[in-house]
Amino acid sequence: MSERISDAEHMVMEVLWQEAPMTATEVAERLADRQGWTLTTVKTLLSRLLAKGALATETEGRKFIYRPLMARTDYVARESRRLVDRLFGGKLSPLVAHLAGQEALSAEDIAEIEALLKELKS
Amino acid sequence: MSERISDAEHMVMEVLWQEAPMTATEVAERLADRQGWTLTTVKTLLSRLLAKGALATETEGRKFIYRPLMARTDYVARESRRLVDRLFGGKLSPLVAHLAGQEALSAEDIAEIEALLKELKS
DNA sequence: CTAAATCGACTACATTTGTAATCGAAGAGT
DNA sequence: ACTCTTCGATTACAAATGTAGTCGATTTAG
Repeated sequence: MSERISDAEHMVMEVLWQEAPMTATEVAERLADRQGWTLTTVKTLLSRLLAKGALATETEGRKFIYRPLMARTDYVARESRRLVDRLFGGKLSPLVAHLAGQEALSAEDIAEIEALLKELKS
Repeated sequence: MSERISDAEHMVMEVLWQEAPMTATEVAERLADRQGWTLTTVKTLLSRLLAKGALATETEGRKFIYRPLMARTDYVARESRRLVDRLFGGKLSPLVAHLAGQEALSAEDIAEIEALLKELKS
């Protein structure tokens, strides 16, 4: 179920989260420029993701078409939680404080987040 | 300079960020319960961190005492940025939105973050 | 002074990851 | 029917990682 997904595998998932289902060749095309990977490399990653249960396939004629089984939301949730747990003792506010201290937050970011929070409270 | 620090190595860094300098044995003691690692394992991790330039040593008598060279703040900044870049297109507000959607934000969190942001604007 | 404990250095080894080549079966073109 | 292309499957292989053992020098306890 929840095998760890590596960075390279994640790139493949992103493609399929954006559009699915897709054949291996199509995924590879989407990644060729961004990552400079060959078709075989992408196929390896797809197989590993399949083995990890993050993808499912259907057979369309002679080919496989791949679709995500793991939702992006779940992946994002897991990774975010992992980071927040590892680095901020599980609390989110230190993360925000940290990014603020690093000047990683623009005035616009601040406004957006405030709007979000306001909505949450209602 | 900025070699990647693995999860296990990170645990070692945390110990030294909390208190430094320290001998290998002392670090191992701090980790023995939490991680169940043997002394040799911890020594290996210390060596790798040394090779990566994340630690420095001084010789005290016959022993080494280790101290962090990389600041925790820098590590945290790098890891946070990495996550936000990988998963949220570099923007923080989607992270907050995400955690909100996951109900990962308590009322307390929200209040804290709002207070933080208010301060930032002044 | 000799035996035991301790240290850092070196070596070990399975697993995961990044990155691919090759192979055999099937399909497509001619 | 025969060759070229295309698939998925299998194999490759170095680097990083997790997890430790062994060795030679030294220090310390007795």
